[in-house]
Amino acid sequence: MTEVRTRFAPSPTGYLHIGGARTALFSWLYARHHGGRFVLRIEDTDRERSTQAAEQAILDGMEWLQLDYDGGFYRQSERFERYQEVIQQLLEKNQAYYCHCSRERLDRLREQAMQEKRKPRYDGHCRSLGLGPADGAVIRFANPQDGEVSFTDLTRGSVVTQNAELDDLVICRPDGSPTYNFCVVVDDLDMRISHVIRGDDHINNTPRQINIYHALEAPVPAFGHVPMILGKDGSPLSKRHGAVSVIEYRNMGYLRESVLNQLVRLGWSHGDQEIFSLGEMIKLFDLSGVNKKAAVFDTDKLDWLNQHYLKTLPLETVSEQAAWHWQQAGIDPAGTEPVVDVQRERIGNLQQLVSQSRAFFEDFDEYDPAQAKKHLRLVAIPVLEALTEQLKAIEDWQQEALSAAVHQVMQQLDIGMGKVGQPLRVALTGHGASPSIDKTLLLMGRDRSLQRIETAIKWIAANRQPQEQSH
RNA sequence: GUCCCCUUCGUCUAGAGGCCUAGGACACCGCCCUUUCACGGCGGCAACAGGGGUUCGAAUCCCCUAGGGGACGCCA
Repeated sequence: MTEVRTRFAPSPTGYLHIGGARTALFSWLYARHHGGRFVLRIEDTDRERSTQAAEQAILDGMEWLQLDYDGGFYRQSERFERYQEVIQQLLEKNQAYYCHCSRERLDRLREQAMQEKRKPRYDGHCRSLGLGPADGAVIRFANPQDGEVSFTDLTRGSVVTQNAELDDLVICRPDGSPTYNFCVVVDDLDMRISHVIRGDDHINNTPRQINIYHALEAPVPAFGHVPMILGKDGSPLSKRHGAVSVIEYRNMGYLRESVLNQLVRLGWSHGDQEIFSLGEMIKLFDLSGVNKKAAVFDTDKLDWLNQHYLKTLPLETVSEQAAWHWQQAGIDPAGTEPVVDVQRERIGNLQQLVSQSRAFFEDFDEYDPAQAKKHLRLVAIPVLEALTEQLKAIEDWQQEALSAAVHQVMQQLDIGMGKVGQPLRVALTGHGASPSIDKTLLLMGRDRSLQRIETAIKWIAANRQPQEQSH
């Protein structure tokens, strides 16, 4: 039994998008499940469209998801010599040939085929002409002209293609650069890939590639084509669906565990189980459980997963991922852990964590208008004054004492929690949502709490007219 | 246009001939809980694309139709 080796082979023409990430995840899981290796290969033979920035973005995405690859990564652009070598071999064996056909002729051919309701194919004009190199000449692979190619796809089962459906594809451009379908074969061969796991948009390329393997007299790897991921409206995922880059999900405040869990459940399942730790995924993942149908990426479920993981992951795991968000907001992550611990129960993502917790770390300029209108009224002044008195008396700033102080004020003024807690909350945080009031006081600290209450009293006095009090 | 593929609640899916009056999850709608916002608990709504077969019996097997997707590049 040979070692399991899978790979992820993105082209650096954009970011690591959701669909690519899911394919990478499946490929990675398959390797890890079998104790094999996972190879990353950057497919940048098209130098016009490949960029350094895109390559970095893909690497960043992989890193964020923690999909680690074994032994660095390959770039096709660094392997051109090797491709040339193999092309020469094919040329010598007459399994490839120079083609001098002009673009114009090719266009005409295609047009004509469409008109005659045939599938456009190259007609093999130069195949037996024995032409040599020339300006503008390409090299084509001499595909078998009859018979059929078949393979057993790990997710779809048997796939059979008539060679008559295929044509002689270009494997080398006039400038000497090799093309995709050819490079993939050479690479997968050289890198000893045992299982090619990729998006099913490649399923039609597979028979062509198998023919190249045959021409090279090389063993054919196993193939597993995984379905695509669609946007909300059922069309292929694109920019207009909002976030398509995996890193954008980090930016929006999702935990990597949530994104990974969401991705693994798209096209794969294990009975009714919804929550999978990375360890469980590795243990349970299997290509035979992969669906054939494209799946819609549903953000609602991702939100739910994120909430779940915020609450259940070890505090330091959440904190560690929150650090980036604190930094973005200009807040030093050091010392935020107690706040994270309390807030993670009630927020949906790390963006909310920061936006709802800023008041614990820095002053705010204004109150949320709706909350202020409702709770920072003249009637609140005596409440806030009573609270000041009670809170000042507290020596040990602990939750129990703080809770007692709030209740004391309620009794003293004979009013309910709503009339005490909410004005206090708005005074402390500037808005209406925060942990229970005693915890909010605790996290806020004595000095900051007393100072905020004082500020609120002054604000009410300055901004509220006496008549508003009558109702 | 040609070839290939896909089709279970709004969404992700379970289902591999009887266990299915089709199960779970998210979303949605009620009620309960509640010191704000959330969480949580309980309950509800909701699907086998359509039509033919095969079979004692079909969501599951076969055929046709419809819809969707992919490929058909000197892109990957």
